[in-house]
Amino acid sequence: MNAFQTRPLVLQPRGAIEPCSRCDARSRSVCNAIPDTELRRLGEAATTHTVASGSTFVTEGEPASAFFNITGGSAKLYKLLPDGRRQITGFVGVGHFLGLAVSATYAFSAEAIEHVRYCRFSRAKLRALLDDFPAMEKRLLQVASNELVAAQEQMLLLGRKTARERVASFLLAQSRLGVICQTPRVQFALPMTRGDIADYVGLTIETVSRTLTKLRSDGLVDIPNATDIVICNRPAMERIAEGMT
Amino acid sequence: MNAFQTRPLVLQPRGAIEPCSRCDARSRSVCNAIPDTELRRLGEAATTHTVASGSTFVTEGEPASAFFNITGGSAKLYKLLPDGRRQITGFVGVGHFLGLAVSATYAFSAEAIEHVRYCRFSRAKLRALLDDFPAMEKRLLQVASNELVAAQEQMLLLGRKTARERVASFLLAQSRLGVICQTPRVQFALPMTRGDIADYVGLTIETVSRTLTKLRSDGLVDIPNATDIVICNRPAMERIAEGMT
DNA sequence: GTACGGCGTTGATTCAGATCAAAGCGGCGA
DNA sequence: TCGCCGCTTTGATCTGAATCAACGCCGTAC
Repeated sequence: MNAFQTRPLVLQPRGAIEPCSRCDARSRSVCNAIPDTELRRLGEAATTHTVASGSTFVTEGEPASAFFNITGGSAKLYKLLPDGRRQITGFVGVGHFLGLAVSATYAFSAEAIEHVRYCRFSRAKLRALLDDFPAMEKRLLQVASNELVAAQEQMLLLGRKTARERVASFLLAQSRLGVICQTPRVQFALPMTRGDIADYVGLTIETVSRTLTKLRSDGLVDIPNATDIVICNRPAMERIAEGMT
Repeated sequence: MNAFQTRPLVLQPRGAIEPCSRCDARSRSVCNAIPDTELRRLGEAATTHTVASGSTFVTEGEPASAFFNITGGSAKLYKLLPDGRRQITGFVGVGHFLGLAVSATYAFSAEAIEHVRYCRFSRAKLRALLDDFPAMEKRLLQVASNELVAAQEQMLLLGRKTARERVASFLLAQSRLGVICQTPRVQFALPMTRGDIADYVGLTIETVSRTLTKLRSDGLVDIPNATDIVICNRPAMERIAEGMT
């Protein structure tokens, strides 16, 4: 399940040669709470890293020594039971902030799906940054609040929805990813495998596959290939996702 | 399912006659971020209310105009599907802070289990308070982070645990409630009904009941009456909760 | 005191989704 | 080009929890 774990490649402190001013993830992340004139401070607090697809860069239970800001690629966050059962608690993309644990250890693991770039902030440096820029703390609180709302929605899905409702909800959520205040996408690619989807929505690979096939044969979606999804009948999909069937 | 909804009884602005200095919930809530000398500010920002058992005091989808701090009793937070399926996302007690929604509407409903007292902060007043006391914002971020960790744990339960594991996990979590940095309780009362437990752990009433009966006949817990629980074999319960069976 | 209604328990049966099994389908390295 | 391996799909069967059903236990209202 977990592939090998590679030591992430450390590039360099961001402050050195490539300041945050050129970061294309900044506008989408909590870093946009730091004014342009102070970007040097921000850059000096972080180091940039890259991890290959399949590599784990945060491990549940290990000392929570740092925070991470995804600047490229996508990753899955998950928890494991001792016998290997896995629950993916979220997929994260560019601009996502990870590792806000109050406890001494991480509560989840993170594994790169697509080649990931991220900025790493040590606890101490992030604390200093937050003390100097309360606006960033405000943004973090907003982000955490939004994640809490998403987590509650996911609990509803995991606790009370049928397989069909779960898959429909998942596809609709994916179609809305990344598009802010804009119409959701009709067609999009799923970066994760069927196994990842299954572990996210609390089903098995086979049930996810069968359910997708059924949604397609019902004319609600099209699946031109294993990774691409086309939402053919969004209103019907939305009704299914909400259990109105 | 939802009993009648009563308009909560408004008592008075806290600043008026009963300042926060006498609040026994303060030490357990985010309010402890406000220094004693500034308690008047805190009191003036809030109004106190009470709601009877069974009454709903926050409704999913309604404008999120305020935040709530529970000062007495306990409540359940839940989301509904249109056909009435319900997922309880959490039980909250004294000191718990509710309503941190960034969006314009509440993402959940809240209903009193036991007679509830709470302080209500309007968005504007809370914002002013947070601007003046960044320490409170820090505390809120801590609280939100902890809830996020708890939510991820609950996703693991809902997505991947068996009925037996879910009920064992739930009982252990209840046994640890309210005791901070201390040994968990061996015996305790469950304030919620079997139906509430079922909607929290994603099972039916019957399965919760049967599972409790089985745990008792296995000598792991005792259930002297419908509301009381005694943990007889905690190590075994912990193994079950983690799926080590 | 008794009738009623909500809550909890237990039993019988059903069913949605898991498990077991096998075969297609690419992509990639030799 | 071929062969292998991981991912996906599809089919057959099984099973854990849901559903359907009935009854016991209280607390409360009359």
